[in-house]
Amino acid sequence: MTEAASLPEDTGDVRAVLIEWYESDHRDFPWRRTTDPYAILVSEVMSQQTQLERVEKAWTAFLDRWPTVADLAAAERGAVVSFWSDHRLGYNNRAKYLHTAAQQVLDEHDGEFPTSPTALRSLQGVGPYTANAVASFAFNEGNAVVDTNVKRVLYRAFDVPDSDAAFEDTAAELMPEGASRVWNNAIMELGGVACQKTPRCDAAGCPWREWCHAYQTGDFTAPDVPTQPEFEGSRRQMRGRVISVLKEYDELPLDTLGPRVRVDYSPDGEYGRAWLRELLSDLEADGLVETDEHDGETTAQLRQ
DNA sequence: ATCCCGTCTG
DNA sequence: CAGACGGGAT
Repeated sequence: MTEAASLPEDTGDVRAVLIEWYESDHRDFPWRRTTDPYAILVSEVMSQQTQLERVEKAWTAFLDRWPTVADLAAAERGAVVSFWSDHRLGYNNRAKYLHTAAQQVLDEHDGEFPTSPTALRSLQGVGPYTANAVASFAFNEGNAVVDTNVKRVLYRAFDVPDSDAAFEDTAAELMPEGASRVWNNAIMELGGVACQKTPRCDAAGCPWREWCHAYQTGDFTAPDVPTQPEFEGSRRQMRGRVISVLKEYDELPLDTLGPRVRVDYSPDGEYGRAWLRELLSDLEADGLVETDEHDGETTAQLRQ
């Protein structure tokens, strides 16, 4: 536990000022006004790789369409994936996970959401972060969340070494007992509006300036985040286009689908049937797409 | 052109 | 543990 030693002596003050800072003013996202675990799970899954400002409209529309976990469980998967694509939420697998998770709640938990991080973790698409987020925001029963916001804050403020174990230990040490709801909201809000990649310490009135190692040294280095390969022209972009095209049709022959995915599609060319079949077989393995044979012709559609 | 960033699969 | 996974904002 050498990591905890890097925390200031007056941990009580550190905790109190952050909670005070959060409660006095924070972004008013609609999911911060509910304790419905289903609604919170939807917001967390949407937020996993999508900016919060873009999530807001999609979240409202999603809950309007499937207001309860039972409604979502009863939906067809294709409808959920179509919704995801319509709202440009990316990562279509997450729509599938959410749908599966809803069915798990119905089938394995009698329609009642699990309340502990450990039990939540068994739901599809729910990893350590999301399990603690839902347990915290719905039930105030979570452990300290560790996402990249939290890592950046701890790394800068308390000089915590860039290792997952150190971040987890320090985050746990710092969280006030029985206050996971407000605490996890507050520390992620700090990372989101003050301790961003480009810090806004004074502008955001960061309550930790008097303790902050980075603020005192001027070294605002943050833990490395791996950079992504280019998106334009990527396989991910083509997967997204396949879903986007298929959601508009019941069923489409390969040579009709192909040109709508890429303009340079030609059946026997470099980007032709062989290329498209390979792409579709991955989407099929992911459970997002189905292919069929009719009179020797291959067709594709969203999996229901 | 670069940023955003948690979970699953192999 | 490494690599795959969307697409808008800036």
